[in-house]
Amino acid sequence: NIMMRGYCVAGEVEKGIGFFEEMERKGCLPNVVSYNTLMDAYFKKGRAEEAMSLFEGMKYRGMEPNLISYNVVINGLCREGRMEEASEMVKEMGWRRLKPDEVTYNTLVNGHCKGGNFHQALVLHAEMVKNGLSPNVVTYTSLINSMCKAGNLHRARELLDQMRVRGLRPNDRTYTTLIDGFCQKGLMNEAYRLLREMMDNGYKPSLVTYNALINGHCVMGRMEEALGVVREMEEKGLAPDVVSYSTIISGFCKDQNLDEAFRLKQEMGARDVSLDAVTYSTLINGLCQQNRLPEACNLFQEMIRLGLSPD
RNA sequence: GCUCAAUGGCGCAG
Repeated sequence: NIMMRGYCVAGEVEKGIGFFEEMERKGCLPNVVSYNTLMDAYFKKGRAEEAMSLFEGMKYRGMEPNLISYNVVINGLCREGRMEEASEMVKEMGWRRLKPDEVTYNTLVNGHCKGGNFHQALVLHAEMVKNGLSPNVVTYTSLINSMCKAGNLHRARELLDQMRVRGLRPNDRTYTTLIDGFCQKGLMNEAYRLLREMMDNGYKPSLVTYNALINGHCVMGRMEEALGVVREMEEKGLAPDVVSYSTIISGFCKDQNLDEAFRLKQEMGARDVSLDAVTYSTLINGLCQQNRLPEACNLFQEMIRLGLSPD
């Protein structure tokens, strides 16, 4: 199970399956944890149907799914936007006398948030309380993120206050969520105020936090500041990743400054940061916006040569 | 040993 998990989190699900099959062959039969691990990996790779048939398979073979099995399946269905089926699974849990826990509810709350149904997310939040479970920092971070994505920063702050009133402390992800919300709107002063609060509370800004700040400056067209954040993170020993670079490249493309955009592409190569399909799309789009179609085609071919599939 | 929340492009939807 440990080997399976190792390969699955590395994205090599096929190798994970190899261990699963080896267990069957050698008479060390996979248990519920093996099934849960593989199902989760399938869902996270977007291979929902294979995950579901594993789930059916385990039931057929008389292996009882546990609470975590259902949480995995519910999360998988939520990621696919299949909220109806996710609710059906909660009913199915009941037949097996399994009670949804905080993770189950957090998963459903987040699913409804991502699906844009904030109202239903609040309904689930209330139901969770009614069932004697306490919404935690994960629950609130989902709700806050939903409001940030909708641009309703006022409501996001209210939720932050509400969680504090209930004795919950925002963590680094909660702060990063809010910082991103303000950055998306270009409200950099607020974003930096939250960053300071985050640090005062003992949390170090993560790579994701820095990327959110970089994006905020790019949204405002303040490319010097965006590059300044990169320098700052490097001083702290954090290396910019493909997201940091793509964000800045996108900013330069919007600024019609393709020279700088391509300079950064080169820098990525020099620093051993691989471009992904999003980075290429950003650059291709930048070229197309300027009617530089032959160069766009060349980049398109370059990405295919590198084994990246266009989406 | 297994499950939940945060960051980048385009399109679609709003």
